[in-house]
Amino acid sequence: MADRRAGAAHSGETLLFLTDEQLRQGIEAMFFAYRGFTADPDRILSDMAYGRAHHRAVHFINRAPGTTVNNLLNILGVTKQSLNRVLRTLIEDGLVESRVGKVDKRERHLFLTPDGEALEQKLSDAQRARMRMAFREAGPEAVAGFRTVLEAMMDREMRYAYTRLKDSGL
Amino acid sequence: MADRRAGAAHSGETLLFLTDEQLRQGIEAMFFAYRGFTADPDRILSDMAYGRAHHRAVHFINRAPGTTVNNLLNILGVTKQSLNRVLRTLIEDGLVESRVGKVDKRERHLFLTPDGEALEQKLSDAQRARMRMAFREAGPEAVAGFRTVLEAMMDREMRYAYTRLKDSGL
DNA sequence: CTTGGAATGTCAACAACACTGACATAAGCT
DNA sequence: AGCTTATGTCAGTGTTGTTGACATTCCAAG
Repeated sequence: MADRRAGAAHSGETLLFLTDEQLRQGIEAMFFAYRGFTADPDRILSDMAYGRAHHRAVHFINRAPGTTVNNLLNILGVTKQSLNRVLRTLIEDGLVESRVGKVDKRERHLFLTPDGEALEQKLSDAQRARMRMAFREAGPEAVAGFRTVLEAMMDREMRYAYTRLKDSGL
Repeated sequence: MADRRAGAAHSGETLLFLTDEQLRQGIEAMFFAYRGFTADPDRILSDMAYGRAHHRAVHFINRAPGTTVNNLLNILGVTKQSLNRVLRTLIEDGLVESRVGKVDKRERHLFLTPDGEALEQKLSDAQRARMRMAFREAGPEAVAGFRTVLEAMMDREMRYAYTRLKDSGL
């Protein structure tokens, strides 16, 4: 049973047997790694009144300044009530600015204030430091594979959002 | 700024520049991929009165039958109160059996009942199906890289738990 | 044998983050 | 004018996590 072949794939000269065991290792690796991935920002945020949701909002506003609430909603994949709670506190605390749209006045365009940028930097630095260590330790070929597999694991809409962000950022 | 070199690594003929931009792409890939990773089991669980925490408990009990509560606590990285709430409902619902230890009667050894195994199968099948698709699509070399990077991203204790599970399962 | 500590379980309170449903407002579109 | 879209808000609920306090059981060391 431990050696049941659940699938196989060809690639050049190598044969990969996708046994349940190998898939399970991938699943567990994903679980443990994600904990590490969020650990550093979580530590920083726990000192403030903020959580992971604030981090995500700040990250993507920094990534795409002037983004609308609706756009952010699609990227984050949460309800507007959930996002709004987070945005409200960030705006109240002067980390995010919400400007009424010029062409469409219903829309709110979101920007980080200097304070918001400072927080984003602090959080990103911590998360990037770990990512950098992992990338260095693993090497460039592993990094390429890492990204290939992650992309293949995304839902279609997520992959679209991801590549759109990726290409805009270049 | 977009091309600031935050680090570089050699590997054969390839040069990888760890720019902030590349690291950010890795971060976003991780974020979006994890959503896909948990999406299928979450859908199944939302119909029941269970959540992701139940999935994790059931997964690791299945992975290491007879594990103690304390051991599970270390793997999952939550408080005993949090785990206990989850375990209690699973035991009440007849999915998990808790047996008093023979050598140390303070310890409780956890096992899945047939019903518990059925749920585990259902959840694992969904999650493995996605992992299998991603692995197939990405190819064996990418899979190796994927795992290498994930391992490098774990905290030390998590890496230990991961390799222990990995080696025991072979 | 007594005492200390470890493993476990339980109760209560609370916070973060998600959800649904309902409703309000303003603005754009036909 | 009427429908739709974008946003915000209120109220309620659920899952998952936290702390703190306390009880029980049992091993092990003095």
